[in-house]
Amino acid sequence: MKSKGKGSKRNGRSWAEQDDPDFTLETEPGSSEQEGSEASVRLDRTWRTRRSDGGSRAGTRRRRHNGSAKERNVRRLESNERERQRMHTLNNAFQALREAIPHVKTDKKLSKIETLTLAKNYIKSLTTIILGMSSACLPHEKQESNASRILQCYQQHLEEEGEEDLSSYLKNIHTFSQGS
DNA sequence: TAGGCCATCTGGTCCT
DNA sequence: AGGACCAGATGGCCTA
Repeated sequence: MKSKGKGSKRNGRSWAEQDDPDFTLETEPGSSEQEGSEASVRLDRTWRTRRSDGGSRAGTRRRRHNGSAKERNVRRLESNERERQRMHTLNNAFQALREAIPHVKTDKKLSKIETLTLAKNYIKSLTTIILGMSSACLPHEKQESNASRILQCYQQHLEEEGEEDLSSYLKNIHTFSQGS
């Protein structure tokens, strides 16, 4: 695994590596806190940005940190690990999506935004194909409502036949396309 | 070298 | 209360 260590190199030391019991919160020199603006604050020697607006993320009240600095460090490290795992799960899902969508093979792997865009276009293409062969299920209606009609039809099938019968549903679509 | 992409850290907020 | 989720910040790697 590549050694990234992005945040861990901030100021030479990571938050978790810092064992400063004195929690500091002060405004950055030269910046003034304004309503609805973002202000840089210093947390444990680290300049960061926090919202000070009155919106849904407002409040800026800090969760009370109980325990010693050492205990906070442990919690932070555990939280970092969970976040890493969460992002790995997300990346695995992206990889599965990359493999699920057909695209021109290149040495360079698809970026996340490319993957999402291609997936969206792929779904649209499949929808168009299905529309062309599902007139029995879908009565003639306005074109733009057909996608949601397909979804309704699919959900109705799930309710009536159950998920285990999905393969036969797909088979039916396949045979239907061959017959038409 | 600038810009794109990414992994990671971090703290605030949401949710159970 | 604590974990999940989210978004900002940061810095490394790669390519044009």
